[in-house]
Amino acid sequence: MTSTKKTFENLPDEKRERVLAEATQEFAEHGYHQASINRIVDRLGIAKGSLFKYFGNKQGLFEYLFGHAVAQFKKPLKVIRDANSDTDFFERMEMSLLAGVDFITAHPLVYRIYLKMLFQENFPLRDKFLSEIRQASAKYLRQLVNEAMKSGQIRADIDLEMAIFHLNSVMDHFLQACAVPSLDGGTGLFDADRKTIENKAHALTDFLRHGLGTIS
Amino acid sequence: MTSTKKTFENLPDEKRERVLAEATQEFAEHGYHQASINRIVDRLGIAKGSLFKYFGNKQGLFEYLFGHAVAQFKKPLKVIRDANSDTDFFERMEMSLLAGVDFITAHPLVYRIYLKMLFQENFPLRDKFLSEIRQASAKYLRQLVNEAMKSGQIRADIDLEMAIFHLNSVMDHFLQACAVPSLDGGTGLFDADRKTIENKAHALTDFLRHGLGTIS
DNA sequence: TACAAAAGTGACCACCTGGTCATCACTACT
DNA sequence: AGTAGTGATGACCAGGTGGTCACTTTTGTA
Repeated sequence: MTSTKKTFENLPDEKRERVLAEATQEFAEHGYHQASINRIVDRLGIAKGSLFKYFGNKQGLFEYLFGHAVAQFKKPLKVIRDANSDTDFFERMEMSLLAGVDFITAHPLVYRIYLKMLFQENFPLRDKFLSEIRQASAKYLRQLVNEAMKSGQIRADIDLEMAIFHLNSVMDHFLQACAVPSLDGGTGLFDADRKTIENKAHALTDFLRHGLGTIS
Repeated sequence: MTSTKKTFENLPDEKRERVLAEATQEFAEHGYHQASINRIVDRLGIAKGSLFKYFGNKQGLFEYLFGHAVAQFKKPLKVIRDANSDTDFFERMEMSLLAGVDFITAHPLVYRIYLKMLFQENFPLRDKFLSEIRQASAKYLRQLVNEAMKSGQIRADIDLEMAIFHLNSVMDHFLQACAVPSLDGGTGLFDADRKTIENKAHALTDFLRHGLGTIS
């Protein structure tokens, strides 16, 4: 048998989780190419051959690992979108922002990998994963903005795509500032407690509201 | 002599430029660690030893190369800031945005290196260069915002740091969308002609104005 | 032309990488 | 006890890396 994932699936839960955790750590620290299979197996205390039997090759390991994480990311989006469909648009934006913060707080390593992937064109599977992620979040935002325009909570004269882009920019940077110290730019967002983050998120959506809101 | 930059400085202009151009290309394509000295010298048609005599080591080459680029980036900021100090704040923001677009159009490879550096913590000299860049742009934005608050073009009740952060977010993402296809998100900014970009930039500052402007 | 200084060279080095595979250890079921 | 199947192992491989240095070639000058 050359390289089925069957073997890995049969492993005891505890070991499976340890393998994934250690590999995630390595990719988060070093990105894809600089990540070292040797270091991973050394830290795990298993033989190199085992890892290759589990996943076939380095890319297989990464695909398995990050694919699971993306699936986990997509779940909470739907929940927020489907629930609270009657609440204020800008409040929903604020909720989405905080949901994002919750995700990167729960999965900081996965988020670090995602950030590294953003601008590294030769990151394997980059196009597949990035388009999957951005398609999900764009679809999510588009529906919210559409509803808000129909219900008159947002100016009707604006360019829809630019509005989505604008919202995306602000949300992305907010999350990045929470996770990367050098990008927090004096806002005190990095590693802040929940209360502080909630305040800043509110300030930000206030900027958004009076820029996009009907009553201006 | 082990490793003075003297040798490189003495080279004829044409050769010096070719070396820097080829090295910039390599770093832009592959990032720092994946960039290969062997490929650079192969493309240049010179011996590996020469490059090490010029710059000492890989890091020396990168430092020389990117340091020059950063210096070039900082110049136009001052010009815009000092001139037009009487024109409307949001128009100046629009001008700054377009100046950014001009820079990444003139130096697309340098911008690609910068983007790769953003989230790659183990990029050599990352902290030095990033803090230098962000300090310059924050100082620039802070002065503009300060003046605009004093002259009453911006609401006085807003959090200064969050406002700067907000402006930074929007401008950063705008530039990224111009340069990276996967980040343009349906706006059609990537590789667009000047006219299109000017229109989108205007739409964006319009969002900013009615969010931050006095007359809201 | 002679000679010294500067610039250019590329074989060579130690090191690390992803990946392979023959072999071993353990279990389960006849 | 015999045997088939599963998982674990780590020495080994080819290839690429940044970096070195003894050597040759070119250049400027007296």
